[in-house]
Amino acid sequence: MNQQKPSIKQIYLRLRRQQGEQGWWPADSHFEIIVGAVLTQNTAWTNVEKAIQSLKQQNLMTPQAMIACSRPELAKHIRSSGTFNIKAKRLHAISRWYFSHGEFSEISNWPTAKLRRSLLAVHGVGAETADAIILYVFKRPVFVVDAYTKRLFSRLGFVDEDCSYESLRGFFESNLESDAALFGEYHAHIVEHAKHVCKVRPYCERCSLSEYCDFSK
DNA sequence: ACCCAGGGTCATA
DNA sequence: TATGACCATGGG
Repeated sequence: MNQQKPSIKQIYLRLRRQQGEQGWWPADSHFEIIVGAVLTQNTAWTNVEKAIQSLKQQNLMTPQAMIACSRPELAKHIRSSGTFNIKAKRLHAISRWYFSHGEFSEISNWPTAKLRRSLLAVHGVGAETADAIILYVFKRPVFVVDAYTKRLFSRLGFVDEDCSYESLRGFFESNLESDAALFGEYHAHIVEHAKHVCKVRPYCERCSLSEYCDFSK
């Protein structure tokens, strides 16, 4: 370590100063965020954007329209996002879930625990996708953790490199004020930061957090 | 040509 | 419960 260990909040402030406001999640509707969360699974966002544009152009960006669209037809329009047969099935599942529970106005009344349980029961929705929807659609203070978050913060010496998703999520939620807007921007900054770092390691000499890193690892 | 991206499911041991 | 195969496009 080249200097005293910073707080979790200080790292956030540094990223925000360097990268500016992120404004996540970019979308025109709640449902579009849900669709994007599924389409971006293991997929670069640039490829997801094309699929979202295609869906809008075909007037498929509503749960009703998506349910009515056949799986092969749906797959055709999300081709650019990769794994399209799998994702077409997942979009049908999440569309049925969203529509059958009364969409945003009804679901937004649910307590967070019920919302999370319900989402995790939907085919194609795992912990990260569920939390992204809970945070960016329903504005609950749940911290979204991804693979890069784990690599970065274990390199920074805050957590063990093989800690669980839940423990890492708990780490952020207990070391920051419980604020959905803050959590949303923080996760966005971590993802954005990953793009400017060399691919084989979560930091390098040009990394804006390099002075905090433990290069002995 | 290879590796990865804003993961999750399913089969196997 | 813990790995591994699989999905599949587009950019580096």
